[in-house]
Amino acid sequence: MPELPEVETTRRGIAPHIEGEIIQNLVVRESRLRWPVSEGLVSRIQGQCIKDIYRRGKYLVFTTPVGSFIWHLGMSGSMQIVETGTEPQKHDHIDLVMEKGTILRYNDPRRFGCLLWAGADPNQHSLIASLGCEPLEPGFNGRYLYARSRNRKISVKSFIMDGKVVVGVGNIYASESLYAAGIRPTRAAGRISLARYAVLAEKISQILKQAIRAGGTTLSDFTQADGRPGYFSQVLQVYGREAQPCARCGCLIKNRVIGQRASYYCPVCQT
DNA sequence: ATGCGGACCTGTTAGC
DNA sequence: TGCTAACAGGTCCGCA
Repeated sequence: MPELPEVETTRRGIAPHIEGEIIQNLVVRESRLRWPVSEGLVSRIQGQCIKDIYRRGKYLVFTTPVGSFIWHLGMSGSMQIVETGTEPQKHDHIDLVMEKGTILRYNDPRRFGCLLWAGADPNQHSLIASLGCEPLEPGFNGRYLYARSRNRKISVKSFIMDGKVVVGVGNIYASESLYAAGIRPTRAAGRISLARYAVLAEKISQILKQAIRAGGTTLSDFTQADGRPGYFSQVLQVYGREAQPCARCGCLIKNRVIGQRASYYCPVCQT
């Protein structure tokens, strides 16, 4: 479910309720996420103040004076702020209970997410340490993509979805960015010019920013922290639009599987 | 090192 | 209407 805009939307939604507050408890109703939620985590963070919540790729990093923990939403995870006494629903696996009574509630039907202790320096954590460039930070540009892609034979779509290259670009925004840049998703990453990568990098950050402004993309079940859906789904040009006309040329959008993921593109506008 | 397929889960939808 | 198969926003791991 959540790609970078959805994670960032989640962060912005929860931060005002959580930052600067003291953790009273962590209630784990289901610990079997992608990796088991460690039993020691509760005692580690109980009574600690959350100094800051920031995003690295699709990870949310919660900072406390004694160390940090990282939280990933996986494919189907979402977070909501609820008041004490709100009855947990199905798949509401974890509550982060704050002393002032606010609860950060984590729901994740498929349990592909994770909640892990990351110690004093989260950048040292193996899941974070190997991550590539942030697409909304200055180091991300056409030259970077060009340099990283030399001699790579994978498709450009798989390339920009590789978190070791650039973080946060998931299946929806990969299709959308390549459409906006006019690049065929099947094209080999190593055979794309610097000029085209400059356009692609620009489109990626532009589309991600636009999606954040819209509160992310809701396909079926993503919700912002206040329960509202994301509105970027209304703006999608190709994702999920197989056999519908391309907005630019009118010819029909195709869907081909690349790297085991559905990939949408216009056979005329993207070369 | 790179690229590929499989794996982890549940829920929803499409097709017979 | 009911059963079954395919598919879904992520990404790590093991193998060639």
